Amino acid sequence: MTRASARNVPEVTPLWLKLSSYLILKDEEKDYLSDLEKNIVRQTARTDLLQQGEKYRDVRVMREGWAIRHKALPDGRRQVVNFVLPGDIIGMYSTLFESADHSVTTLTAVEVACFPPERIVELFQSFPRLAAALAWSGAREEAIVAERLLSLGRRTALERTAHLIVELLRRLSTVNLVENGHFTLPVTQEILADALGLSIVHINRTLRRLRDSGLIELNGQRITVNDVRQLASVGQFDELYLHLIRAPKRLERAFSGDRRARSGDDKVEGRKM
Amino acid sequence: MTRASARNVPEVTPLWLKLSSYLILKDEEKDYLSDLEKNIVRQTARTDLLQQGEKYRDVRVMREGWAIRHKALPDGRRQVVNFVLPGDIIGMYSTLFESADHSVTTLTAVEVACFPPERIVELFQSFPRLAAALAWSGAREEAIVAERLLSLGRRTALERTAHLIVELLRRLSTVNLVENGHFTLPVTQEILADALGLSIVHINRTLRRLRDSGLIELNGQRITVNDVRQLASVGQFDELYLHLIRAPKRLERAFSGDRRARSGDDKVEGRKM
DNA sequence: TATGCCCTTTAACCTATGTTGTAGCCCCAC
DNA sequence: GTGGGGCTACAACATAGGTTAAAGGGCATA
Repeated sequence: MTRASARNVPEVTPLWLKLSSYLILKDEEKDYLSDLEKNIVRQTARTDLLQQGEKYRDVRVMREGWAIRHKALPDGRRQVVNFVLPGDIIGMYSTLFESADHSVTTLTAVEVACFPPERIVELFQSFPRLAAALAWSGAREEAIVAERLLSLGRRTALERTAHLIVELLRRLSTVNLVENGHFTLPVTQEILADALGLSIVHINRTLRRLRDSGLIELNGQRITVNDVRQLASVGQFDELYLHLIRAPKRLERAFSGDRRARSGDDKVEGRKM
Repeated sequence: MTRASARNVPEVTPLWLKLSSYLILKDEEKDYLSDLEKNIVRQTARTDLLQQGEKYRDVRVMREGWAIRHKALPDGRRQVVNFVLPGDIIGMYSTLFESADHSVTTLTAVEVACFPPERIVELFQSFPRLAAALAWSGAREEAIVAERLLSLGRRTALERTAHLIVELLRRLSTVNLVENGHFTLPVTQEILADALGLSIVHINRTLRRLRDSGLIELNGQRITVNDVRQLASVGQFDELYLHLIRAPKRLERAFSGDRRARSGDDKVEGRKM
């Protein structure tokens, strides 16, 4: 609760880091972000941060720990939509949407910052660069969900599983949570099954195949990827969708007014299939 | 090309309508939107508006017609991520992302407006309310993709198909493209299959079951839904995720400075599972 | 009127994945 | 330590959905 520091030395948080890959943050922007995160709350594992169907509450920023975003059918079948990692925002659109169409549940103990949804509006009004960076990071999240859709629709169980492992590896390594090819996966096989649209038994079979082929090792929650390249090739993994190549400078330039002609006569393209 | 009208009488476009459900647009915002859409281009059916892997080009606004957003694996397997309908934006994040992780292909002849990506940055700087409305409509699109993920992961072929038909019915009726329960579906069974993660043969079987049970009728591209309630119940359709209940007034209020206390002492919640 | 292409339809067969059931392990509570 | 709950593991069997193949309809072009 007292961890947020005074304005003169803003703390570097995961959100801060994430937005930095889109923008070179100005001092007042850093101050604003650190102010947003000043109300810090801890929650234990297996707690709902948001429940499908309820009215939206505060906006939350994940600072530490893992959670899942998931949706359920009335009869209990469940789909994990995405993993929520440090720096991710929960319920950013609370101001506008009536009620939540998904739940968010912690997998580990977590530390989140809470603030009222009105502050997002404030942010759009007063910090357009931050607003753009947030909107962009939201778009990146959508890209991840779309890629998972491709997995569920068109990849086999083995491919899907390999793909997810590589995805998590890549996402976690951008926040320095991977060391020597191994990382902590605080996830039961049931959750993996729900993320990949498989049964728990089949996820078990599939992990076994991956272990037998020597591509990965599993010890409790520790997963070791022995051969990323080959695992990526099994999963037909193409990291384009993670949009890891970011261009803070390009956005900087755009924001500093170096704008091209606003003429309406852009070239016309579009080619036949 | 000459259809965009002069500033004094801005044309009501689908984008305009869509944003109006989030905001009560001011005159200068209407003018700006109409200026954005002044460069209008037509394309025939089966043309790519964007190709996976290529550098992003212009931002486009769909004004008329249908398209699909889809992703493909190297071996040709393909997944349709979403249907692009009038008012939707294509490539909104061109400024930041290096290259496209999906393709967009027209299904019918379309009319789109094109503008350079820099204008999105301009919009964030000068029209924060429009920026917020756009960001929110992007979030709604993500919600649709997440719901489709639930379908592919956890619904049976019959449920998925019923669900998609009801979804399209609801989305199209908000833009007055449904009449008496029937609408035009400019889509081959192959595309349906790619949207639902099924084989073309199985989509055919499934449509047959829906027709045999009397829930729908198909004549060419005309689909008639005879019993929406029952179809919705087959598909376990809950329209929460479409976020059709919008609250322009709530957003208006937030933007006009009627903001609550910014104190940091929001209630702490979170309940055990 | 004929030709061909694209799309739909159906049948027969196949396989990836789901289901059910049982067992063992580990860890925590008592 | 003992019991129980949650998780992993794996075998045996069931089935939804995939694959292959072939025929037929509609529509444009010649």
